[in-house]
Order: sequence, then structure tokens, then C-alpha cells
Amino acid sequence: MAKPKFYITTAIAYTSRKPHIGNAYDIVLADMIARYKRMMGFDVYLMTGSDEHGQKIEECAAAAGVTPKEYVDGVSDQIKQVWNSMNVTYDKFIRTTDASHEEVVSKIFKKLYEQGDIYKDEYEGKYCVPCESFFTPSQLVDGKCPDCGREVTDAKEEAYFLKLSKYQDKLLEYYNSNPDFIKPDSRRNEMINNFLKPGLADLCVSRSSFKWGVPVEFDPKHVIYVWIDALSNYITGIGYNPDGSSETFNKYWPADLHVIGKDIVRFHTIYWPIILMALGLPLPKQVLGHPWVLVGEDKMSKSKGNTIYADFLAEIFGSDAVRYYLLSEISFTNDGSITYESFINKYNTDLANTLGNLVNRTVAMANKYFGGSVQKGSATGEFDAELLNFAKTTVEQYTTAMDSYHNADATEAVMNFAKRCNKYIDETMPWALAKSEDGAEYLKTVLYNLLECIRIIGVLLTPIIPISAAKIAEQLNSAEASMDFGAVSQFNVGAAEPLFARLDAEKVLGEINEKTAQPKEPENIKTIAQISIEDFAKVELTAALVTACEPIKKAKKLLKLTLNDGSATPRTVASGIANYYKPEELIGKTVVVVSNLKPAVLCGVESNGMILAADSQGTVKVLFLDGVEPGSKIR
RNA sequence: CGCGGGGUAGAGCAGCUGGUAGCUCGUCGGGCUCAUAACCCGGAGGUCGCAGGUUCAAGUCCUGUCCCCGCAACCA
Repeated sequence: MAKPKFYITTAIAYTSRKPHIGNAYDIVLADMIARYKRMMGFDVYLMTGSDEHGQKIEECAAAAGVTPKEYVDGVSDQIKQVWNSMNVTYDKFIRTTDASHEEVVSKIFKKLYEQGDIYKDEYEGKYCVPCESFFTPSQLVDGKCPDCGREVTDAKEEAYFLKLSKYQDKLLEYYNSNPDFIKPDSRRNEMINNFLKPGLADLCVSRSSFKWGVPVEFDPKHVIYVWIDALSNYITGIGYNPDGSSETFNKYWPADLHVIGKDIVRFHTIYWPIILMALGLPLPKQVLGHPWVLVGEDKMSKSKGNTIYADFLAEIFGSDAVRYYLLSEISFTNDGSITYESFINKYNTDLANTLGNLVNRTVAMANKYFGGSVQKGSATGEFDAELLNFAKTTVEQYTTAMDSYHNADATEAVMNFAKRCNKYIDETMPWALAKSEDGAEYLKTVLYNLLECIRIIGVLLTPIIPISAAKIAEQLNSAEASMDFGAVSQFNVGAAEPLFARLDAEKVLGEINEKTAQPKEPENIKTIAQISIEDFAKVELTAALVTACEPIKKAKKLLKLTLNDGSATPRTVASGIANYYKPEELIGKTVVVVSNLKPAVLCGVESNGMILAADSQGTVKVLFLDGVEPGSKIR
């Protein structure tokens, strides 16, 4: 019988910058699953890749002074390099700039258009004439163009839309008949309650505000937007073609699992299935929205300067250690966190002490007492049964956890087993047996039991830490892949080599500090275009006394301020400083207000102007004036 | 406002269908010496956010409430 197939994908990484360890978690997790499935006899196809189109790329490229293509070539290589540093085994790395991908995306778009699932309509938005750009109201900065800061006008632009509404009921049906479609369950509820129940609005699937993308073939001033372009990689990468797909496609589609971050669950469980339904293709069987890797308590971000890169860690600790950390620390539903300290700590306790030391002491004893050659002895002891039972239970727990992608639980089960083995050594005291007259026979049994258990541990760890698992097999001199105790009856072990050397935390942290302490990057003060004095004169700044201040109920970040700006009528201003100031701290103070700012409605409150404040070291400081008459002009 | 997830020993977390509260690290004490100052055992430390309720019995179910984190809508 042919092997059952298993097609698994990761999210494709966006090529705006080098991926951090959170992005790398995606591929590590997928690789672990892929390796596990292969071990369990599946014919696995793992696809990953990079998402390389879009306005942001265009901007990044311009900033770097290269063409978009040159830019994405560079970042795409970086992505591969990071992926490779994690020792992952993908079958294909697709790039959305691959000619084969672009061609099929273009065809998909055309097909959907021709069958009426995509239609042309007008997209209403705000338009900035000098920038020739459209923005949604939420993209605007201060009600103005986010790029140049100039006024925007209401305008319409033609664009293409995908009929999501048409497939909504069908999608809900799919959810209902496939309760495991979205994992974890909480994400599924979120999709149903937040998006499906309220009803889906048709999705705008083209842009004309930038050029870097796949052009709409029959209307080339439009470019196909990320939804159809990026999501389609899962089928184009294995050879889908509306005019006739490849054998690979026919064999592997539908995907058995899309591994993605929790932030993009919506795209994969609503837009993507609908695109597929429109194409008449079967839907993926499951989407796994994994949690995030936080640095300490924070989301990783370049602006916070707390980015940690997988390849950097791998350089210092080795790829297995990084894989181990990610796969044991990030649970199924909750975000995990990483710091260098916790990394070193986990490395020492789990990998060096529990696992490495177990292997080392056992192999050393096998060599010392039996010259490396060990088979089961005829004597047995009181502690054996429990150990063997533990082995069996561990395998069960492990496979259950792995089958449902609970990697942290699986890892923990294996580590507990290693601990149990360490305990067994203390219970049986092999060194004492070696000294006693009649202990030799049982000593043999003890070491045999340990070696078999370690062999199983190695097998179980193969998908998680493949290199170390191979080293274990090498030291035991056994390639047996069975998870059953007793599959090997005779060992001829090699020399004992430490698997993981213990780390001196202080020393390593010091080294890391040295390496990460970069020559201070030129301050990220955004250099925006210079303005003339006339431009500045357009801004009216006025001193104003805060006469009242209260939180805005619906808002989290906003305070509503009532100001005396010297005029007869009180001025109301909303300000996003609720996290930094209490209302009573502001009342009675004099602040600087941009008084000729166009009014805007925020959370139901009309705001007339904005208060000046400084972003400083992650907090916000409002500019206060002392002893200035309300209404005074500021220049 | 809404949606999702949390609030359990010093820190980080498990606790599924209700029945003596567990794990890892840290800490204190003991043991062992095969091993990578590793390994094993034991102690201390929690009124399981708060308040009610159901029950013979509740972190575990119900109601209310407070706080935290994400998503979404607003950081003018």
C-alpha cells in the first residue's frame, strides 16, 4: 500500500526584513511535524517560502536605493539562511516572485473574474493628490496623508472585489462539519463570532496605488493584492494550474495542515477557503494558529530593539538547542517567552543535566563495566517493571501529544522519561552492583534497560532535536527506530561524548552582550522632508488651560480634555495619553494645542486639535507650560 | 462597547468529564559518586483575583465583579 500523504505548509515570510525568531518558530514547528509524520510513515511534503510583493517592499527598496526585485532577492536569501540555521527539511521554498507563481496567480484572478466571483467596483477612500495614493480612513494620520501629511480628498477609485458574501454560508457549513478545521478552538470561536456572524463584506483584491505585484492581466493598471497573491502559494507551489494541474498537485492537495501564526488565522480560515471554493478546489483539512514568541513580556519588534534572531542563537547554542527551546516553551495556546537567561537556564537543566548527563553516564558505565557490549542479563530487579512501564506510557503520551501538535507536552513527556531513567540509576546503583560478588548479571540488565530507554528517547526526540537524536543513536551504535522497548537486544556502544556541554550563564551572557552591542545605530529619527517657514506658519500653536478632563468610555487610550484656549468657547480635544496620565494630573495645567487642526471624531468624541507631547523612552510626556496666559500664540 | 485568553507557592506554568492542590526553576536540608559540581530523596512556601450560589463535596459548574493580555475600533 502506498504511504498516506501529508502536505504541510508554513506561512510565507514577508520580505520586508530579516525574520526574527518568532517568524522562525513557524517553520521549526512545521518541520517538527513534518519529521514526525515522516517517522510515522507518511509521504510528507513541506512547503515554505517568502511573500515578496506589496507597497511596503516598494518603499523598503526605495529606501535602500535598489529595485524591489533586488531587495527581495536579498531578504529572501536571508530567510533561507535563517531557516537553514534551524536545520529544517522543506521540500520547496516558493517565492511569490517566481515566474511560475505569478503566472498562475494571474490566471486564478482571471478565472475568478470570468466566472463572476470577482467584480469591478468603486472603492471609496481618501485620496492624496500629490502622492497619487488612496487611503482608508483608518490609515490617515491626523486626518491627513500618512506619507506627506497633506490634505486628502474624498475620491473613488475603481478596484476589484471578491464576493465573500456569496460563500459565507457554505464556509460556515464547512466549519460545522469539520470541527477540527481551526486549532486551537478559541480561534475558531473568534472567527465565527467576530467575522462570520456579523456577515462578510466583499474583499478588495486589487490595488492601483502601487506597482510591485502581479498585474491584473486584462486591466494592467491594477495589481493583484496580497490575498490572492500570497495565499495562492499553497497551491501554485505544488503545481496548481486552472488549465491543468501537475501530478504533484493532484497527489498532495488538499493541504493536511497550514501552520501559521495566530495573527493571520482570519486570512487562512475565511479568505483562503473562499478563494478555494470559488476555484472549485477542496479546502485544507486543518489550520493551526500557533501562539507567539514574546521577548520577556513584549511583542518582538524592531522599534523596541528587542529582536532576537534564530540564526544568531543557533550560532551560539546550536540549532538543536534553539529548536528545543521553541518547541518546549511555546505551548499550544499560550504565548511563550524567550530571554537569553531563560534560554541558558533551560539548556542547562533539560539538555545538559537531564538528558545529556543521562546518556553520558550510561554509556560511560556500559564501557567501563562491559567494554561497551551489553545485552540483557538473566537477573531482574524490583525497579525494572516500573521503568519499562514508564517507557510504554511515555510513548503513548508522546504520540498522543504529537498527533495533536501539542509539542510542548510531547517534549515534556520525553524529558520526564529521562528523569525517570536517572532515578532508576540511583535506585539500582550500578556502581554498587559492579563491586558486589553476584551483581554482574543484574548490572547487565540494568544497563541494558537504560540503553534501550535511551534509544527510545533518541527516537522520540528525532523530530525535535534531530542532530542530537542522531548523536545518541551513534553513541548507542544503533539505528533502530522502533519505539518499543526490547526492539534491540544487544548493544555495542561507542565512546561517551557529551551531547550538550553545560554553559556558564554569566560568561555566555557576557559574550552575547558583546555581540549584540552594536555601534549605536544612527538614531531612528525619521528624516521627513524639510519644510519652509511658510509651511510651518500654517500650524497654529496655542497655549491652553485644561479645565476638565475625563476618560472616554469606549476608548482605552483616549482622554477627553476640555480646554480654555483664550476664546469664549471651550475647546474639546481627545488625546491618546490615557495610559500615561490620569485626568486629575492634567486639570489646571497649561498645554500646547495645535489649534487649527481639522476636527476629527474619535470614538464618538469630536476632537478639535491635538496636544503636543513627546514620545520618550516608551512613555509619553505632555508639554506643559508654566505661567503662560491661555490663548497665547506659540511660534 | 464587542470578541478571544488569562488571573493557582518567590518566578514561570499544569490542573480533561467536580472528591486529599501539582510541575519546572529558585530556596533549605539530606543522600550518592557511574556521570557534564551533574544525579536522587525530603522540607518550607498557595485561604487557586474578589463576592455570592449549586452540591455531601468546587481552581474545577453557575451568577456577579475587579484587574491583565491579545484582536478589532479610536493612540489628532
